[in-house]
Amino acid sequence: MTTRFDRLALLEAFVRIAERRSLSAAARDLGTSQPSISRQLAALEKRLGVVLARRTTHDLTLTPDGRTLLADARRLLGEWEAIEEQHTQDTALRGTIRAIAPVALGQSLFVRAACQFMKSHPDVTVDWQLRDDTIRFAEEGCDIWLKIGPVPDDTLVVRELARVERLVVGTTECLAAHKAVDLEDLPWLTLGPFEGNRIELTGTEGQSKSFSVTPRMASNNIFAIHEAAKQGVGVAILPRWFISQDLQTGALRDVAPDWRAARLAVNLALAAGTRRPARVERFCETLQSWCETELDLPSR
Amino acid sequence: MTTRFDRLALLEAFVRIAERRSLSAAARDLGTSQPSISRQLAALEKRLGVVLARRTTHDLTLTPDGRTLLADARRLLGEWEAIEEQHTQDTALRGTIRAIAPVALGQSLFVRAACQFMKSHPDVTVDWQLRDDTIRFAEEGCDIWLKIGPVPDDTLVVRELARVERLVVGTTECLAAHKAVDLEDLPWLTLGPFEGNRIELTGTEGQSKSFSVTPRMASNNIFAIHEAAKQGVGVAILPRWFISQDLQTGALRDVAPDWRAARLAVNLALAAGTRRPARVERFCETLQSWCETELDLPSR
DNA sequence: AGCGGTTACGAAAGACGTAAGGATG
DNA sequence: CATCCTTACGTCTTTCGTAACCGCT
Repeated sequence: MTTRFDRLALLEAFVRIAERRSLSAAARDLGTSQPSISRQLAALEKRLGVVLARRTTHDLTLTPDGRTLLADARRLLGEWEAIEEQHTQDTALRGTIRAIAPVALGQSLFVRAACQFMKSHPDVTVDWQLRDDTIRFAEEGCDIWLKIGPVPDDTLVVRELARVERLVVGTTECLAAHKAVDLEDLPWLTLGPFEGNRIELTGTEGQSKSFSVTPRMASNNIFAIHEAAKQGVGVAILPRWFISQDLQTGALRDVAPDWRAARLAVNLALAAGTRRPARVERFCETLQSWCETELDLPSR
Repeated sequence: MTTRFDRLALLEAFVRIAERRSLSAAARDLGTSQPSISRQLAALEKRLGVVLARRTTHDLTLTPDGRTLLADARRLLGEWEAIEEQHTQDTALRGTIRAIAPVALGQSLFVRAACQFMKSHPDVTVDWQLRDDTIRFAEEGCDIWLKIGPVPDDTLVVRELARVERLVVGTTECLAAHKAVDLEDLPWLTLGPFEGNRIELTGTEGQSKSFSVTPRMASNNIFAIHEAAKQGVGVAILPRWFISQDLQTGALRDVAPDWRAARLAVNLALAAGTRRPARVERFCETLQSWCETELDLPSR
């Protein structure tokens, strides 16, 4: 039997191959020759008795076996790394953190938390992908997934970072122009993913009200809605962190101080594993404490 | 740099060394030479930059670093094994399951479940240790810990297997000899770990009663108490599974049909990990389903 | 024709076992 | 002094890179 390969090295090679969808690219990444990578993949396949990747000359795709192994391999390698880190004196964090965050939160708010983290840890690289779709975590190869609302994947560990307050805002001019008694008679600007065309509000005493509107503008982009609100074309439900500046300057005002939209949970999802690399754990902690101070949440 | 060792092999060697407290013994176990093991341990220590074991000529003890690594190493190796198993066609289980169970349950009842499992899986070896003390799971190197009552270790995953019914039993003669109106006036035989000298009972309608007794016999051994009860020297609280035979033959009778002692939970504890070797998972399943059928629990 | 993966081959590196050295109870 | 761990040394296995080969776009 011809296999004294380091089994973890085999997994590392495999993960790289899967990520690059290429043996030669993986070889370049890992600083070795392409035949070497080819042999390692062959050895892993032989060891498991399974074909992991189907390779043609110009394409390499994982088999179903390969896809399931990929998630396991990433987790196992992460745990090994955590073990190695724990016992090494060197406390400086290093390596890459791969995070996926919602566009709106990720480009303005959370990116600051990420930068704060990076300042403390110069050897850490952050891969900061902003996407709003529902990801298949296991296939992404990311460490952290920030998501607004529930996380539809029960293989993940979820930590709630915050529940953001959302309020109805508009310009003074807009309100003056529409001397509406009821909220529902105002022109509405709606954010697709969260409201649709139905507005649901909760009063300060817990009573609730809900009504349908025909929005003046509907969008899936919070910045567009925000801009429209500031232009005075209507009122919108926006998170407090997003418009707190505008409330202070008076550019926007709280249209219905007695009513609030449901708080939106901001969740942090991680692959379930016993132990993670320190950089990942610490990054999560940074996000959490940063949320506590910067999002200054009232108790839910 | 002189280290192209298989990192998992290094961990395997380390675990064996820790278990045998000896390099030479570990070498024998692993079918290699003792210098080889010595080198592997040295390589692991060098890699982690930590001394894992303090060795004198006639003794080898783990350092604190070594002890923490031991638990991690076992878990990681188990997960690797699970990965390897999952992708191999061969579905036959093999390897060793190390279980620790309470003496009373383990020597009579659960050992039958273990045997049933072994019959289905001829290549599995079971290390069946019966102990009643509270173990330090991480240091034992066992896969499964069966425990009566709560598991005082929050690093473990706990699954409740059963909640056993306990009733007050004695011989007809014993009852006739003591024409006591109240239970507390009977001669009591108490099982140290569970009762002390205070008897707590719950009635069929949920009412509770509790009283102190001066036991005729106190013991930490259920067989001794059982024997004493059958000899008619007193009444005792015993689990139904333990005395159901005696109830049928009439050797013992239910002294207080309207009163029951609190049910005792039988728990199964496992090291927290994402994935375990199939033999362990399947063994747990066997124990669980076996409890359901053989302990025929009424709903709690 | 060029890029990518596999196989062949020579070379080098590293791990293994045997044997010697050293320490401890 | 016997046992156990470490270090030294020679052998041998195994992997590595280069190069040739093959297949697809």
